[in-house]
Amino acid sequence: MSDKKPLPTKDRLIRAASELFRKHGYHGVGLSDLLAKAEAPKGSLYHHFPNGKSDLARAAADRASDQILRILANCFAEATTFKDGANALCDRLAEAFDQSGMWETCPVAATLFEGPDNDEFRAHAAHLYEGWIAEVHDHAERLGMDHDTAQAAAEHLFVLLQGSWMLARARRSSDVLRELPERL
Amino acid sequence: MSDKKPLPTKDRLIRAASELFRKHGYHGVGLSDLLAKAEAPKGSLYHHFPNGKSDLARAAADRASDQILRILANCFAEATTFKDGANALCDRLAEAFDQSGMWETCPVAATLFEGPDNDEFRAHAAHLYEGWIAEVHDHAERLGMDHDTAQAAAEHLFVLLQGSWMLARARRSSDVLRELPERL
DNA sequence: CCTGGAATAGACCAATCGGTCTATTCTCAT
DNA sequence: ATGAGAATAGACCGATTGGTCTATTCCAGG
Repeated sequence: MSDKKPLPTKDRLIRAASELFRKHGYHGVGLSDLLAKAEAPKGSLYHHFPNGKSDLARAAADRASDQILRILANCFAEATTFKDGANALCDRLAEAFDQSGMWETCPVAATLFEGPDNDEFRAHAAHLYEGWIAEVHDHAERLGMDHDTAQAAAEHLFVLLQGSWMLARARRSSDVLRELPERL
Repeated sequence: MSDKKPLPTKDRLIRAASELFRKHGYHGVGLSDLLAKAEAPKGSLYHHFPNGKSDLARAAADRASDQILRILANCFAEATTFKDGANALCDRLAEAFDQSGMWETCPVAATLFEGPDNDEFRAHAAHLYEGWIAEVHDHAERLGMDHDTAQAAAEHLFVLLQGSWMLARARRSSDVLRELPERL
């Protein structure tokens, strides 16, 4: 494997949390699972994340959100049309879906939405989502849309992708994601 | 309250499960919460649902799915156009969203998707979703669409609603759902 | 080399988890 | 009235949960 650089413990924890929460949701993952996957002892967890599971969940969601932002940026960077960018994005996400074993959820939803019924968590989830939409919005404006149209387009794409991912998950097939561009 | 007819224990359990799972997800709800809300002792749970929590979850998801089917039927029954039906549906769901305290998820996703990583569960969730889509599909055909167009329209509406609900939840506002018709 | 804080390591804890089991009560056909 | 099965009731169980605490190891600055 790519274990050349044995990631520092903190990163290993975040990575493991990010993966496990995506698959099983916040409450579906126990500390024992987390520590086993990260190959870290409990002491390290509470050293790096004094508030334990919930702190780690926030960090994991942030990491996952950054990954998404990077994907958004990449797909739209090469695009000359909004439609082009959207198409690339759909393809890229369909790929990710297939690679994930067709069962992971939106990482933010899995870790923050279904987490402890803490208002901070909910607000943070909303904040991350708005970040995604803002990223797409900026590209939309750059590609010629006026402010309002760009906002509508960005939100629309978000909605379509979230919904399609859910149906894809139910069907265990990325077809819905792949055919999404036709519906724009 | 409306405690005129003290619902039989089994129904009380299903109702409580349906509500709690929607709010906290399968793993987020303990048997103690469930039994407290249903005002039922543990013995009754395992009498009516020999396999315990997972059996109850299936029943709860089925109940929730039936409620959705009824809503779909109602909204499209009075409609003379597919667009009319879709509009009514969006309004109706926005209402439900507001009434739920703006935080419940899709009941099937919450109870079956995030449940035990059982393949039966996943398949059943998919089956329920296809039922929703089929219902809309039939109405779409009745309202003049050909088979393929109807299928596409039904799936599209499903995707839009699931995605919009998610964004609405993040923003704690039903606006996205209410404005959805404009985007069709 | 010594030292002090960062990091690791895991034993330990109360609480809660889902589930089992026995005892009791309710209900209704005989 | 009675016997039988359905339903209720909750004590009890081992396993696991998230979290605390102490002991040890690691490593850089003196």
